[in-house]
Amino acid sequence: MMSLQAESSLSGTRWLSQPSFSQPALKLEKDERWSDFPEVLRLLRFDGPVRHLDDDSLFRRRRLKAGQAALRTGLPFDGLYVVRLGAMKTSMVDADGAEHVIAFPMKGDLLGSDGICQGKYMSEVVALTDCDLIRIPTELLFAQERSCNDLERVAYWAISREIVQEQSAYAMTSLPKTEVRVAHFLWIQSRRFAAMGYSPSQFILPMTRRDIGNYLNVTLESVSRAFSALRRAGIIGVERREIRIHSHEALRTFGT
Amino acid sequence: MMSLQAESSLSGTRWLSQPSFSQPALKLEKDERWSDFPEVLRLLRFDGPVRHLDDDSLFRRRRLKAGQAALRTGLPFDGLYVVRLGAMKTSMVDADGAEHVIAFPMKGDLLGSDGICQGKYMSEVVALTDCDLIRIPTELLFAQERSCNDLERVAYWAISREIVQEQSAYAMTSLPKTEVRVAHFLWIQSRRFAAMGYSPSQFILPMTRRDIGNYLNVTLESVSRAFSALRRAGIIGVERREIRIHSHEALRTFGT
DNA sequence: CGAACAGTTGAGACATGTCAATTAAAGTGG
DNA sequence: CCACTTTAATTGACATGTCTCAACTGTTCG
Repeated sequence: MMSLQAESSLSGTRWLSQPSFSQPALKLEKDERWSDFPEVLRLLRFDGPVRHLDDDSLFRRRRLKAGQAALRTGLPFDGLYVVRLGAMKTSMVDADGAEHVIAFPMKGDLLGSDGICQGKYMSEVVALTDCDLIRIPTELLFAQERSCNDLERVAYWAISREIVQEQSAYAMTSLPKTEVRVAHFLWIQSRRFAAMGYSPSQFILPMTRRDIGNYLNVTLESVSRAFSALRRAGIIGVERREIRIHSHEALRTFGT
Repeated sequence: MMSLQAESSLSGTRWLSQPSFSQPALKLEKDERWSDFPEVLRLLRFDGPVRHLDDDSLFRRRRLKAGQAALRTGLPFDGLYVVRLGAMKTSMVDADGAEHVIAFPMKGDLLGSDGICQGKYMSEVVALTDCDLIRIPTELLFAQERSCNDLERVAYWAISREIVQEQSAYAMTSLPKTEVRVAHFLWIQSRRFAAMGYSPSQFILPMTRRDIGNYLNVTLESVSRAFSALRRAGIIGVERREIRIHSHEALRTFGT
């Protein structure tokens, strides 16, 4: 099967052979834009105090097409990334070559925090839609100079949030039956869309049934059946990847 | 050496009530001691460079008896902790009051990194055996002064390692059948004991079947049956919580 | 000594995985 | 532009792994 990451099948160039960060094209010249510190804070939804905003450092953006890899296992750590736009999939590949989906990062999420401890990234991160990332380079993270102390605190904060999210997801995967897990998954997705400023009642899932099943540790058929069951129950509307939440309350309390 | 709490089952004293590392009680008075920076690095197995060791800051230790809580959900964040001795259980409690086991921290592991982002700890951490922790206080973590820049880098490193471990555990919980999951769990435990300097072939599990089942997302009966199946297969020896690994290779490759 | 807990084992019910067929959508190539 | 292929998704039938409920044992602790 084809692997780990679906590539945009139409592009002649392979994501594998092509460093995703370097764009071949012409007009992409203008796409190399920059983000400032306040934008990063806004994206992360950082709610703490910031001491001095006289910091005018800029962060380079990085654009990805759907199917391209943002980070790959083993690549040298070159900083953290904040998702500015788009949806992604984080996964690990075990010794048998089987993929295990860990998370679906979206706007405002942090990437790459697993790369600090060994100096290389430990997971695969692939774009499910076209994406826009903001790079926080290593040099700034570990800067000796006091120039951007705030950045360090924000980094701690963001990495800690990653841990909490992962723990919650891990806990969620526990006991309940498939339908409950899928209902909870949709509930979480809805809240995430809301937090990003989109509609919590109507959205398009960026990932396949297979990815969802892998993430929730059930088969894709079970996911499909769970969707159908929730639709028959009148709780949601499903048409391929388009989801409508008819009753947030029923979705939230499903199975309790 | 004698593992963490390992002692032969015939001894009259119980590992649970007796601090494995050793000694009975007289000198407990003197146990309010301190750890220095090098000891923290050694415990964490930090392999990176450290710039200046002129840092003579000391870290307070905290002793726990089996069953005591080290951290509790909602308590204000007051620093990170490094496990110096003993075994613990990290879990989250969901809205229904159900417990979800997230990890089993042991010597050299980091606690509390989920508390940074909201200023309060987000999980329950309880001692399974008598434990000894080293506290890295908030003040030092976020120190403005340059006094211990190294500490910040080590903290990043350790938190990142937490993320990797959690991701790996999460990925592990995927697809395989109960017996494969349990075999993998024992394999991981064995490697952890080895990394701590104890025997990888003979150790005593600090947690109950219920905790293991909760962690692996199966029932305690399934865990028990899997242990029995692995014993019948000649791969391990089981007697209550005492485990002997007869074939590391068979354990590692089980189910592939 | 008795109560509570940890662990093992068995039997039956049921949820999920597996295999297979079908449809719709999208990409591929002449 | 239209066949052709591939992929995503749905649904059904069947096999099977796991949960549930239950009995029983050994250990710990009051």
